[in-house]
Amino acid sequence: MKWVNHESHVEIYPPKEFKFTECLVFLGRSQEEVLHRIKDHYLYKLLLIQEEMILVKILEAEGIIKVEFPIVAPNNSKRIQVVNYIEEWFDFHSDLEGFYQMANEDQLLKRMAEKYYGLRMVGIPDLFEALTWAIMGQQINLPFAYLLKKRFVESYGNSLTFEGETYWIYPTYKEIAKVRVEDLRNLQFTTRKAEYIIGIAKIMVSGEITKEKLKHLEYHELHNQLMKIRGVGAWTAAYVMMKCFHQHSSFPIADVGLHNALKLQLGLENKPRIHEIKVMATNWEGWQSYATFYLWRSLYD
DNA sequence: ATCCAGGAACTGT
DNA sequence: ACAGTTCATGGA
Repeated sequence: MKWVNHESHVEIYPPKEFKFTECLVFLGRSQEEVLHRIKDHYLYKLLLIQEEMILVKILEAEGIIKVEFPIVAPNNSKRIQVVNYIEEWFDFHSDLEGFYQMANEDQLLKRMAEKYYGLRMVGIPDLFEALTWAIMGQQINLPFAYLLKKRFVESYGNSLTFEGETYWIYPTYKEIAKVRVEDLRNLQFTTRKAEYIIGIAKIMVSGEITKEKLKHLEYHELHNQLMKIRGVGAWTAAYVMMKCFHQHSSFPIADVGLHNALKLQLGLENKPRIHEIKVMATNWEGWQSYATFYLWRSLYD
Protein backbone atom coordinates (compact mmCIF):
# COMPACT_ATOMS: atom_id res chain seq x y z
CA MET A 1 0.00 0.00 0.00
CA LYS A 2 1.34 3.39 -0.98
CA TRP A 3 1.76 6.10 1.58
CA VAL A 4 3.87 9.23 1.87
CA ASN A 5 5.49 10.59 4.96
CA HIS A 6 5.44 14.31 5.55
CA GLU A 7 6.88 16.21 8.43
CA SER A 8 3.59 16.97 10.14
CA HIS A 9 1.37 14.24 8.73
CA VAL A 10 1.09 11.11 6.63
CA GLU A 11 -0.80 10.57 3.40
CA ILE A 12 -2.24 7.22 2.49
CA TYR A 13 -3.38 6.47 -1.03
CA PRO A 14 -6.48 4.34 -0.62
CA PRO A 15 -7.31 1.51 -3.00
CA LYS A 16 -10.03 1.69 -5.61
CA GLU A 17 -13.57 1.24 -4.41
CA PHE A 18 -13.16 3.23 -1.23
CA LYS A 19 -15.28 6.04 0.16
CA PHE A 20 -14.22 7.48 3.47
CA THR A 21 -17.61 9.08 4.06
CA GLU A 22 -19.37 5.71 3.73
CA CYS A 23 -17.08 4.21 6.35
CA LEU A 24 -17.75 7.19 8.61
CA VAL A 25 -21.47 6.46 8.47
CA PHE A 26 -20.83 2.99 9.80
CA LEU A 27 -18.40 4.26 12.44
CA GLY A 28 -20.98 6.77 13.57
CA ARG A 29 -23.69 4.18 14.15
CA SER A 30 -23.67 4.46 17.93
CA GLN A 31 -23.66 7.53 20.13
CA GLU A 32 -22.21 5.42 22.92
CA GLU A 33 -19.06 4.54 21.00
CA VAL A 34 -16.01 5.46 23.04
CA LEU A 35 -13.17 4.15 20.88
CA HIS A 36 -13.32 6.86 18.27
CA ARG A 37 -14.93 10.22 17.73
CA ILE A 38 -16.30 11.82 14.58
CA LYS A 39 -16.39 15.58 14.39
CA ASP A 40 -16.90 17.66 11.25
CA HIS A 41 -15.98 14.74 8.98
CA TYR A 42 -12.79 14.24 10.92
CA LEU A 43 -12.20 10.90 12.56
CA TYR A 44 -10.24 10.89 15.79
CA LYS A 45 -8.80 7.80 17.40
CA LEU A 46 -6.32 7.14 20.13
CA LEU A 47 -3.84 4.37 19.34
CA LEU A 48 -1.36 2.58 21.55
CA ILE A 49 1.84 2.12 19.58
CA GLN A 50 4.93 0.77 21.33
CA GLU A 51 3.64 1.83 24.73
CA GLU A 52 2.93 5.34 23.52
CA MET A 53 -0.54 6.83 23.18
CA ILE A 54 -0.88 8.55 19.83
CA LEU A 55 -3.92 10.58 18.90
CA VAL A 56 -4.63 10.51 15.18
CA LYS A 57 -6.95 12.75 13.19
CA ILE A 58 -7.99 11.19 9.93
CA LEU A 59 -9.57 13.01 7.03
CA GLU A 60 -10.06 12.66 3.32
CA ALA A 61 -8.91 15.36 0.95
CA GLU A 62 -9.07 14.93 -2.81
CA GLY A 63 -9.26 11.17 -2.55
CA ILE A 64 -6.26 10.91 -0.28
CA ILE A 65 -6.38 9.89 3.36
CA LYS A 66 -4.50 12.31 5.55
CA VAL A 67 -3.41 11.29 9.00
CA GLU A 68 -2.52 14.12 11.30
CA PHE A 69 -1.13 14.02 14.81
CA PRO A 70 -2.83 16.74 16.85
CA ILE A 71 -0.73 16.23 19.97
CA VAL A 72 2.69 14.88 19.08
CA ALA A 73 4.04 13.68 15.76
CA PRO A 74 5.53 10.21 16.34
CA ASN A 75 8.81 8.94 14.93
CA ASN A 76 8.95 6.99 11.69
CA SER A 77 8.80 3.49 13.10
CA LYS A 78 5.64 4.38 14.98
CA ARG A 79 4.18 6.05 11.93
CA ILE A 80 4.54 2.80 10.03
CA GLN A 81 2.45 1.07 12.67
CA VAL A 82 -0.13 3.84 12.62
CA VAL A 83 -0.44 3.41 8.87
CA ASN A 84 -0.67 -0.37 9.24
CA TYR A 85 -3.45 0.00 11.76
CA ILE A 86 -5.47 2.34 9.56
CA GLU A 87 -5.01 0.18 6.48
CA GLU A 88 -6.27 -2.80 8.40
CA TRP A 89 -9.06 -0.86 10.05
CA PHE A 90 -10.47 0.05 6.63
CA ASP A 91 -9.59 -3.20 4.92
CA PHE A 92 -7.39 -1.44 2.37
CA HIS A 93 -5.67 -4.67 1.34
CA SER A 94 -8.78 -6.22 -0.14
CA ASP A 95 -9.61 -5.96 -3.81
CA LEU A 96 -13.37 -5.44 -3.95
CA GLU A 97 -13.74 -5.83 -7.69
CA GLY A 98 -14.95 -9.41 -7.28
CA PHE A 99 -17.48 -8.39 -4.67
CA TYR A 100 -19.00 -5.67 -6.82
CA GLN A 101 -19.10 -7.96 -9.84
CA MET A 102 -20.93 -10.56 -7.81
CA ALA A 103 -23.25 -8.02 -6.17
CA ASN A 104 -24.16 -6.53 -9.52
CA GLU A 105 -25.59 -9.91 -10.53
CA ASP A 106 -27.43 -10.38 -7.25
CA GLN A 107 -30.95 -9.00 -6.95
CA LEU A 108 -30.68 -8.38 -3.25
CA LEU A 109 -27.18 -6.94 -3.12
CA LYS A 110 -27.24 -4.89 -6.30
CA ARG A 111 -29.09 -1.96 -4.77
CA MET A 112 -26.96 -1.88 -1.64
CA ALA A 113 -23.71 -2.22 -3.55
CA GLU A 114 -24.64 0.87 -5.52
CA LYS A 115 -25.99 2.80 -2.59
CA TYR A 116 -23.07 2.13 -0.26
CA TYR A 117 -20.41 1.91 -2.94
CA GLY A 118 -16.98 2.38 -1.41
CA LEU A 119 -17.90 1.04 1.99
CA ARG A 120 -15.21 -1.30 3.21
CA MET A 121 -15.29 -3.79 6.04
CA VAL A 122 -14.61 -1.60 9.04
CA GLY A 123 -12.52 -4.00 11.05
CA ILE A 124 -11.24 -4.52 14.57
CA PRO A 125 -7.51 -5.08 14.12
CA ASP A 126 -6.91 -5.93 17.78
CA LEU A 127 -7.73 -9.59 18.42
CA PHE A 128 -8.54 -9.18 22.10
CA GLU A 129 -10.91 -6.35 21.30
CA ALA A 130 -12.57 -8.28 18.47
CA LEU A 131 -13.15 -11.39 20.58
CA THR A 132 -14.34 -9.65 23.71
CA TRP A 133 -16.50 -7.10 21.93
CA ALA A 134 -18.22 -9.97 20.13
CA ILE A 135 -18.80 -11.69 23.45
CA MET A 136 -20.26 -8.54 24.97
CA GLY A 137 -22.73 -8.42 22.10
CA GLN A 138 -23.95 -11.96 22.49
CA GLN A 139 -27.67 -12.30 23.12
CA ILE A 140 -28.37 -8.74 24.19
CA ASN A 141 -29.64 -5.68 22.38
CA LEU A 142 -27.01 -3.51 20.76
CA PRO A 143 -27.51 -0.36 22.85
CA PHE A 144 -26.89 -2.39 26.00
CA ALA A 145 -23.84 -4.00 24.40
CA TYR A 146 -22.42 -0.53 23.76
CA LEU A 147 -23.17 0.43 27.33
CA LEU A 148 -21.24 -2.59 28.58
CA LYS A 149 -18.33 -1.74 26.32
CA LYS A 150 -18.31 1.85 27.51
CA ARG A 151 -18.19 0.76 31.13
CA PHE A 152 -15.51 -1.80 30.37
CA VAL A 153 -13.33 0.67 28.48
CA GLU A 154 -13.77 3.45 31.00
CA SER A 155 -12.99 1.10 33.87
CA TYR A 156 -9.90 -0.63 32.48
CA GLY A 157 -8.68 1.28 29.45
CA ASN A 158 -6.21 4.12 29.17
CA SER A 159 -7.28 7.57 28.17
CA LEU A 160 -6.02 10.96 27.25
CA THR A 161 -7.79 14.28 27.21
CA PHE A 162 -7.13 16.80 24.49
CA GLU A 163 -8.95 20.07 23.95
CA GLY A 164 -11.67 19.07 26.34
CA GLU A 165 -12.38 15.69 24.73
CA THR A 166 -11.37 12.40 26.28
CA TYR A 167 -10.13 9.61 24.03
CA TRP A 168 -9.96 5.99 25.10
CA ILE A 169 -7.91 2.94 24.29
CA TYR A 170 -9.45 -0.48 24.63
CA PRO A 171 -8.21 -2.37 27.72
CA THR A 172 -5.32 -4.73 27.12
CA TYR A 173 -5.55 -8.45 27.84
CA LYS A 174 -2.72 -7.97 30.29
CA GLU A 175 -4.89 -5.66 32.35
CA ILE A 176 -8.03 -7.76 32.09
CA ALA A 177 -6.23 -10.96 33.08
CA LYS A 178 -5.95 -9.44 36.57
CA VAL A 179 -9.64 -8.59 36.83
CA ARG A 180 -12.05 -10.73 38.87
CA VAL A 181 -15.39 -12.04 37.65
CA GLU A 182 -17.05 -10.08 40.41
CA ASP A 183 -15.57 -6.82 39.10
CA LEU A 184 -17.18 -7.29 35.71
CA ARG A 185 -20.41 -8.41 37.37
CA ASN A 186 -20.53 -4.96 38.92
CA LEU A 187 -20.49 -3.50 35.42
CA GLN A 188 -23.55 -5.69 34.71
CA PHE A 189 -21.75 -8.33 32.74
CA THR A 190 -23.26 -11.76 33.25
CA THR A 191 -21.14 -14.24 35.14
CA ARG A 192 -20.64 -16.19 31.92
CA LYS A 193 -19.49 -13.21 29.91
CA ALA A 194 -17.15 -12.15 32.69
CA GLU A 195 -15.64 -15.64 32.75
CA TYR A 196 -15.27 -15.77 28.98
CA ILE A 197 -13.61 -12.37 28.77
CA ILE A 198 -11.20 -12.92 31.62
CA GLY A 199 -10.47 -16.40 30.31
CA ILE A 200 -9.53 -15.00 26.92
CA ALA A 201 -7.32 -12.38 28.55
CA LYS A 202 -5.49 -15.16 30.37
CA ILE A 203 -4.88 -17.38 27.35
CA MET A 204 -3.60 -14.32 25.51
CA VAL A 205 -1.24 -13.43 28.34
CA SER A 206 0.10 -16.98 28.27
CA GLY A 207 0.66 -16.70 24.54
CA GLU A 208 -1.60 -19.65 23.84
CA ILE A 209 -3.67 -17.47 21.53
CA THR A 210 -2.08 -14.72 19.46
CA LYS A 211 -3.13 -13.02 16.27
CA GLU A 212 0.28 -13.78 14.82
CA LYS A 213 -0.23 -17.52 15.25
CA LEU A 214 -3.78 -17.52 13.97
CA LYS A 215 -3.51 -15.21 11.00
CA HIS A 216 -1.74 -17.69 8.75
CA LEU A 217 -4.35 -20.40 9.24
CA GLU A 218 -6.68 -21.39 6.47
CA TYR A 219 -10.39 -20.66 6.83
CA HIS A 220 -11.63 -23.89 8.42
CA GLU A 221 -8.62 -24.35 10.64
CA LEU A 222 -8.97 -20.78 11.90
CA HIS A 223 -12.65 -21.35 12.59
CA ASN A 224 -11.84 -24.52 14.52
CA GLN A 225 -9.14 -22.87 16.60
CA LEU A 226 -11.39 -19.94 17.51
CA MET A 227 -14.25 -22.27 18.44
CA LYS A 228 -12.01 -24.04 20.93
CA ILE A 229 -11.95 -20.88 23.03
CA ARG A 230 -14.54 -20.93 25.79
CA GLY A 231 -17.25 -18.41 25.01
CA VAL A 232 -16.58 -18.49 21.29
CA GLY A 233 -19.24 -20.28 19.26
CA ALA A 234 -19.95 -20.27 15.55
CA TRP A 235 -21.31 -16.74 15.53
CA THR A 236 -18.41 -15.18 17.44
CA ALA A 237 -15.83 -17.11 15.42
CA ALA A 238 -17.38 -15.88 12.18
CA TYR A 239 -17.62 -12.31 13.50
CA VAL A 240 -13.97 -12.27 14.50
CA MET A 241 -12.90 -13.83 11.22
CA MET A 242 -14.58 -11.06 9.30
CA LYS A 243 -13.67 -8.14 11.55
CA CYS A 244 -10.16 -9.12 12.58
CA PHE A 245 -8.85 -11.63 10.03
CA HIS A 246 -10.36 -10.21 6.82
CA GLN A 247 -11.82 -13.57 5.81
CA HIS A 248 -14.25 -12.72 3.06
CA SER A 249 -15.93 -16.13 3.16
CA SER A 250 -16.77 -15.77 6.80
CA PHE A 251 -20.50 -15.77 7.34
CA PRO A 252 -22.26 -15.30 10.70
CA ILE A 253 -25.38 -16.84 9.26
CA ALA A 254 -27.24 -17.02 12.59
CA ASP A 255 -26.78 -13.29 13.23
CA VAL A 256 -29.96 -11.53 14.29
CA GLY A 257 -28.94 -8.28 12.64
CA LEU A 258 -28.45 -10.12 9.37
CA HIS A 259 -31.90 -11.66 9.73
CA ASN A 260 -33.51 -8.31 10.43
CA ALA A 261 -31.77 -6.71 7.47
CA LEU A 262 -32.92 -9.49 5.15
CA LYS A 263 -36.46 -9.23 6.45
CA LEU A 264 -36.46 -5.50 5.87
CA GLN A 265 -34.80 -5.58 2.46
CA LEU A 266 -37.06 -8.34 1.17
CA GLY A 267 -40.21 -7.06 2.83
CA LEU A 268 -40.80 -10.36 4.59
CA GLU A 269 -43.41 -10.89 7.30
CA ASN A 270 -41.02 -12.92 9.41
CA LYS A 271 -37.29 -13.30 9.67
CA PRO A 272 -35.90 -15.81 7.19
CA ARG A 273 -34.82 -19.25 8.35
CA ILE A 274 -31.27 -20.45 8.15
CA HIS A 275 -31.91 -22.80 5.25
CA GLU A 276 -33.61 -20.00 3.36
CA ILE A 277 -30.61 -17.74 3.91
CA LYS A 278 -28.33 -20.46 2.62
CA VAL A 279 -30.28 -20.47 -0.62
CA MET A 280 -30.13 -16.66 -0.94
CA ALA A 281 -26.42 -16.71 -0.24
CA THR A 282 -25.37 -19.32 -2.79
CA ASN A 283 -24.14 -16.58 -5.10
CA TRP A 284 -22.25 -14.85 -2.33
CA GLU A 285 -19.59 -17.53 -2.19
CA GLY A 286 -16.27 -15.91 -1.36
CA TRP A 287 -17.89 -12.62 -0.34
CA GLN A 288 -20.29 -13.61 2.43
CA SER A 289 -18.66 -11.25 4.93
CA TYR A 290 -19.10 -8.24 2.67
CA ALA A 291 -22.67 -9.21 1.87
CA THR A 292 -23.35 -9.41 5.60
CA PHE A 293 -21.59 -6.14 6.26
CA TYR A 294 -23.58 -4.29 3.61
CA LEU A 295 -26.78 -5.75 5.04
CA TRP A 296 -25.80 -4.53 8.49
CA ARG A 297 -25.10 -1.13 6.99
CA SER A 298 -28.61 -1.08 5.53
CA LEU A 299 -30.00 -1.13 9.06
CA TYR A 300 -28.56 2.32 9.73
CA ASP A 301 -30.39 4.20 7.00
C1' DA B 1 -46.35 -8.99 31.51
C1' DT B 2 -44.07 -11.22 27.74
C1' DC B 3 -40.84 -11.50 24.18
C1' DC B 4 -36.65 -10.52 22.02
C1' DA B 5 -31.71 -8.89 21.77
C1' DG B 6 -25.46 -8.87 16.60
C1' DG B 7 -25.33 -16.71 21.53
C1' DA B 8 -22.93 -20.21 24.01
C1' DA B 9 -22.41 -23.82 27.33
C1' DC B 10 -24.49 -27.37 29.51
C1' DT B 11 -27.51 -31.43 29.89
C1' DG B 12 -29.94 -35.36 28.45
C1' DT B 13 -31.16 -38.43 24.86
C1' DA C 1 -25.18 -35.36 16.33
C1' DC C 2 -29.20 -33.04 18.04
C1' DA C 3 -32.77 -30.63 20.73
C1' DG C 4 -34.09 -28.51 24.91
C1' DT C 5 -32.61 -25.65 28.96
C1' DT C 6 -30.15 -22.14 31.44
C1' DC C 7 -27.82 -17.98 31.80
C1' DA C 8 -29.07 -12.62 32.89
C1' DT C 9 -30.31 -7.88 31.63
C1' DG C 10 -32.42 -3.95 29.18
C1' DG C 11 -35.81 -2.31 26.04
C1' DA C 12 -40.09 -2.43 23.41
